Amino acid sequence: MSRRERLREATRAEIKAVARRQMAEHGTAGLSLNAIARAMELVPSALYRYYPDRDALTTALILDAFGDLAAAVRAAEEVVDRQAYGPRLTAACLAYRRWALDHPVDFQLIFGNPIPGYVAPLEQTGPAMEQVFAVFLDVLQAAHAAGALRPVGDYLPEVLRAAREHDAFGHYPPAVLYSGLAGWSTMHGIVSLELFGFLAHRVVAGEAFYRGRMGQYLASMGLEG
Amino acid sequence: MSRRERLREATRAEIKAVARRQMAEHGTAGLSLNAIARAMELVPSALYRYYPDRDALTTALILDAFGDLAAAVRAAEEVVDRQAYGPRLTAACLAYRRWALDHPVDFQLIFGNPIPGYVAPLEQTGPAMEQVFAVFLDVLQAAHAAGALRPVGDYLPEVLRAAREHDAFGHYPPAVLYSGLAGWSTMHGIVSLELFGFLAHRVVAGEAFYRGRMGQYLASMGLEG
DNA sequence: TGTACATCAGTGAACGCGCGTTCACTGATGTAC
DNA sequence: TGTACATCAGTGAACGCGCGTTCACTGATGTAC
Repeated sequence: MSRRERLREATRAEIKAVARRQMAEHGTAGLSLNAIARAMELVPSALYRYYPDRDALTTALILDAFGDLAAAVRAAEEVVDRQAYGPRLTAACLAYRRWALDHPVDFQLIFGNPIPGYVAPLEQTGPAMEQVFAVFLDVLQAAHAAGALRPVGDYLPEVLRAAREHDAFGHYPPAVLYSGLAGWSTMHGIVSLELFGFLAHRVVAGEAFYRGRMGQYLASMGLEG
Repeated sequence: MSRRERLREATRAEIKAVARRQMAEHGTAGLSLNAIARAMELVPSALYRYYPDRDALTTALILDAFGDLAAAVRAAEEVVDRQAYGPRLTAACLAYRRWALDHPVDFQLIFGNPIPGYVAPLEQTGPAMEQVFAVFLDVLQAAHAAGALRPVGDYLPEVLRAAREHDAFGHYPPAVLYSGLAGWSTMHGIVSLELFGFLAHRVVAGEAFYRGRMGQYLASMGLEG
């Protein structure tokens, strides 16, 4: 990578960093090229050297956030004993919540519908999201293969689209996919309510509540945290 | 109510209706007084007769949405045999999802963080939200009083803020409040993911998945749907 | 090592747009006598 | 029932603002010979 290319990359990274800082202050919808340029002491048009338009920058931020979240969850799960499926899942779930609380704006950017005119390019954001979900599915798959996963009802294939070829997770058994969706939606519900302040008035110890719910989730699959 | 007052109310209602239509088309952040005026063939400043500013209109829409949701959930639950706690909860849960799918924009307005500069006046939106939650808590409370609710761990008081006097739900037993939060977050997680399209690629029958999850939730409390 | 040229980061001015909000006003509707 | 006055819905013009994006440009950095 040439010197020029390195500088270019550095500027691209700085633009994203400033954008994130700006969203943290003014909300995800407050992302503005003009404001970013101002903060970087640049003229607005200079940014067009780095991103063709505002939506491209938004997409870059989304991909970064998914990647960051996936890495955080993966890293937390990887240090746990491979055979301890329950603890591996627990570690992943806790990391998911931790990341959301530490990066509320990125979480909202990813899972909300924030930017006015922006429509996410699914062919890019889809795979980015799947790499997060894949961490959980991988652990569940390992547990399933080891016979450690309590079987769920056999109505599942009718509910799930897993068997279809064009689905990224088509090769996972229905029980794994179902358990994954159940877990993900449980996490997502709690974390969303927590982030948007709907839980704050009711729950003193958010983490204890979250741990308790995750424990129930694991127990429902016959696993222990 | 005088003729003038009636007309005034009708116009206020029309403004809100147009606003909702506009949000449905351009997203919650696309709410614009100018655009509303245009659609009503009015001059923008005319709207200031009815709402002091844009935020007031937003708040009115939020209060309406909460009220509408609460009414829908309450209505679904009320027609069920009073002693059938499980079916009452099931009816309420299904109505919650139904309403969300039928009113995606209102759901996002309420549970997302959509409008750029807008900060919700909690002293108004708080009680509005609580009237939704109260439906579920009332059913759980009835089940609890009848001894039909399987007791949960006694670590709960440490986790919940229920006992505090200034909490709207302080008079509910911790077990009821905990079960309510567990159920609400479970519903919210699934419905959110569904609405934002994250489930669409994996789940064929959203309702079947939802029913399955709600069934597990009820079973965890010792209830049957 | 030195020169000629190409690349490309950043400038500066300008554009059209839609926004929320203000203000003084007109004219229709309602009220008091 | 008729007149004088008050209320108030809606008008019309204007404001300042920040936005995304374009375009022709300058001048520094890098490349080829």
